[in-house]
Amino acid sequence: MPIGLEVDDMKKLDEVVATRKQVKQGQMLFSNGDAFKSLYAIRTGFFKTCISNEDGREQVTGFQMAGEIIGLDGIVTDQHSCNAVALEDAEVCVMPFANVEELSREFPVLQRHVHKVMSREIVRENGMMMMLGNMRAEERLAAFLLNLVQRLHARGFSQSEMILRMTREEIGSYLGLKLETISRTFSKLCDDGIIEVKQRYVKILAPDELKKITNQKPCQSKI
Amino acid sequence: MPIGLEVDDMKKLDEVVATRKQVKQGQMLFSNGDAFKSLYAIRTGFFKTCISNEDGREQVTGFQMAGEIIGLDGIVTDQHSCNAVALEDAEVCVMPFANVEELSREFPVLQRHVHKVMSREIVRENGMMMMLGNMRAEERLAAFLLNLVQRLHARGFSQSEMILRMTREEIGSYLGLKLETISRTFSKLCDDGIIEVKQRYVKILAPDELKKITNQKPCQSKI
DNA sequence: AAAAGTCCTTGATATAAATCAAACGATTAG
DNA sequence: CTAATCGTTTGATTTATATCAAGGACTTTT
Repeated sequence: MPIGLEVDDMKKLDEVVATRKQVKQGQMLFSNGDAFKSLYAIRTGFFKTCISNEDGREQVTGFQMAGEIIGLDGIVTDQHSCNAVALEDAEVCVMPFANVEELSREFPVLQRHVHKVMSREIVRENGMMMMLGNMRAEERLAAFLLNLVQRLHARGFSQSEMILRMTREEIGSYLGLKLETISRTFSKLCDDGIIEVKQRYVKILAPDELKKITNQKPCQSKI
Repeated sequence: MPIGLEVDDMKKLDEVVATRKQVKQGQMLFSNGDAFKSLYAIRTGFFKTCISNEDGREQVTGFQMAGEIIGLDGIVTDQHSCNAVALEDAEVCVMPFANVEELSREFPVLQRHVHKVMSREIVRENGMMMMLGNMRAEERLAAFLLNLVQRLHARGFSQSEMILRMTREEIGSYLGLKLETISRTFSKLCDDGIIEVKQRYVKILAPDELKKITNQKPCQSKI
């Protein structure tokens, strides 16, 4: 994963991710209360993480795809505090945390990598607080779609089209909105000619308009 | 900080936190864009961290008090992505992150501690997402007050009384509400005899009632 | 002590999103 | 093939919170 290592070092690192695990769609990789043993690197598939409180309300805290790490929530108490559910058939690398820590002591580059992964998650959640605390429905959905398509594009997929892996309800939970609001907002963006939607298929027709909605500056193409 | 170390080891650890820094009320310890060099352990005083987006909207992402660590946001990009503002005169231990990483490699107990601090922040922010995404104003304020007084109590202060260090506007920003809503909700909790409020002074009269508010469904009965 | 500036409270009104409700399309089960 | 289920869309209505507005309570400055 991290670069800057010798071949021999790589072998050692490989050991930490030797075991793999299949997770069928709908199955939980781990759930609230489970003992924390390992971090998981997603190889293929798509996950959601969510927490629920005493009275049963659910909050989706993230959607994760290939290359991303889940399970960091378990470190602090040695128990997981959220559920990780596969939204499509998935395969993960199981990385026993004891091994991760041991090798981190040996390889500064791995240590740094682990720290960055955790810091990135903290910064992402800071952004989610801004989203949930300050943005209107349309802004939230626009930012969500742009983020999703950008991550997919970084993995070699289209930068304008995607198949959503989650329901309107799950999007709503993530964005602090109800499913009807998500549906209406999709329809509005469609009517405005900014996106095309057919069920789970979404095509971004006017990325700059979407960015404008999120108050991001459009990609600086100097023309 | 972490326990389980020999005396000699403690000396080494002391070196990492040798430098201290005073921050006057209203001053920034670090701000968005600053190069990330160090983590900061708060010795005395009270901070808020906040982010702002392109169009100037601000989101308070946390309030931190003695014993807590700030600056974790900077690790991922080597630049801070939020501002840390002292809400009262404060003193922090400056912990150069290079030293933290070096000593973490030497002392597994410190390594584990650092990981737990970061994981705790991730879990806290998960909880904030639940708060911002699912809870009503009264629930948010109740949870906020209970969290604050609990942390103060853990530091030897009263478990029922406190002096708020932040304005209604800052509480509102943190909770995704406007200052008027915070004010009204304080008044409502007062009228209900659950708390006593006089400006920044807050006394919790009925902690159980407050707890009840934090986990009651929006529409309880359908009759 | 008066003036000015913050911060806070409260009332009236507006509004974005939630809720309630119905129907429709796609998929799965019988 | 038909029924059932799940996810989605859309309309009508309600509601929680935002917004606008004014005045009050402290605090700091002059």
